[in-house]
Amino acid sequence: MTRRTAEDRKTEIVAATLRLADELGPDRLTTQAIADAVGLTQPAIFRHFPSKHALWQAVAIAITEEMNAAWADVLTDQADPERRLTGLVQAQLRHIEASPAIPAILHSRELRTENAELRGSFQALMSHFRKLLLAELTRGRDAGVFRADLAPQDAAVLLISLVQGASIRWALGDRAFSLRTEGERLLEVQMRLFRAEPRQEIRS
Amino acid sequence: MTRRTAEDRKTEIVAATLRLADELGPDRLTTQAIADAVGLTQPAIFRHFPSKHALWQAVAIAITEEMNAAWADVLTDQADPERRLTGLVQAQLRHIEASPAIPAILHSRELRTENAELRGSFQALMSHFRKLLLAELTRGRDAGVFRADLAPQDAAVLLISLVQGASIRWALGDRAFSLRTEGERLLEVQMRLFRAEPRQEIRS
DNA sequence: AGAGTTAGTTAGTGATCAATCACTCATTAA
DNA sequence: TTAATGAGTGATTGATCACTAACTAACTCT
Repeated sequence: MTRRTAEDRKTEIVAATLRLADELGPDRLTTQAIADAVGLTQPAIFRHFPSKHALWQAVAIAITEEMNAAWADVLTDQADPERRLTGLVQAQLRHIEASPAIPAILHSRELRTENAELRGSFQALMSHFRKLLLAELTRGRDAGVFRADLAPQDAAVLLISLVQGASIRWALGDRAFSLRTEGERLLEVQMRLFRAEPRQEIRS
Repeated sequence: MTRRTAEDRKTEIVAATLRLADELGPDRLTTQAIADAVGLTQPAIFRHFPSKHALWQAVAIAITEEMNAAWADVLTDQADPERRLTGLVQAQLRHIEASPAIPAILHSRELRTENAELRGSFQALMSHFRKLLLAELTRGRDAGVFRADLAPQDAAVLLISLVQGASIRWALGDRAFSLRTEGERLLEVQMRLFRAEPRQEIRS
């Protein structure tokens, strides 16, 4: 019998939950399936988490930590606002490709009505991401990199939508293409639209 | 006892399914809940649909017909490519506001792996919508309305993403704002980015 | 009025769900 | 060596799931 520390098991269970949420769907994921995946009996799950809701909350915390770390990496590596912006969006694309259950979790019944804490966690996460984008968009606009008539608030929402739209297409199309590649291509298209036109000399 | 024709009941059941799919989540929607909603016993549902999968398929057909009708209306009412484009997107926003379960259905386990027919229906629907957008974008570009360096294929995906991104924000934010209003505002922002700059006279 | 058709019922199926129970056995600290 | 701690199990709970079989009552057509 393999016996591990509770901490190890918890992270193992959370990882399995996130993976199985994609395969089985967040609302059809059972504690039995999780137990099978980590090689335990079904009641053993409740030794580590008092309820299924609590397990979902742990999943949310894990996702939050991972995303925050990825964003922090981008912001320390890059100084240029446009690079920081694209870096943040690319980080999201990479993250969703690695944990494809995330979009489905956002639409799950579990999050939508049954688990208010879970919804709050993801609301805060999305809100934080939007603020990060907003900061770079504002900096870029003030520096004359982006069009002056483009409100940073709106641009941030358009970029987030780009990620979500690409994710849905990716999922609906049986993930036949690389989300990262396709997303980055679209990102470049959108960024080109954001950029201020090179000022043309008008000699009168 | 009220006895209706099978056809009436079918449409009634489909409507209730679509409404309850939002309230309960597509993957947690039970035939019992549907039966309660239409005032029947649970087995009566199976008098009208041989299985739950078939019921979902009927839902997909209903959505397809409604959307096709809305798109046709826009295309007959409007002639200008830009108006047709915004009209199509606005129709989607209105439709999702009226049937808010649609985005969740796209992410449901039911569609994703258990009901291949259902997925096929929505794939075809999305593909059709993309083609409609593509046609107007191409016309608009050729007429010089949209930027020449904007690929119609990419622009179509950006517009679809806009709808999906706005829908997710709407749902996550407890639908506190009007999806239609907010979506149309963003649409205007995106359309402005699409438009060709008014050609500036460069006198040399 | 009678016969056939059909929308609906009651009663029940096996399967599966999250969660609880008393219990066992491995690890660790005294 | 021993006592305490805690990870894990087997058995079972009541609830709920999609679905079926047998029957009934309301329509429709002659």
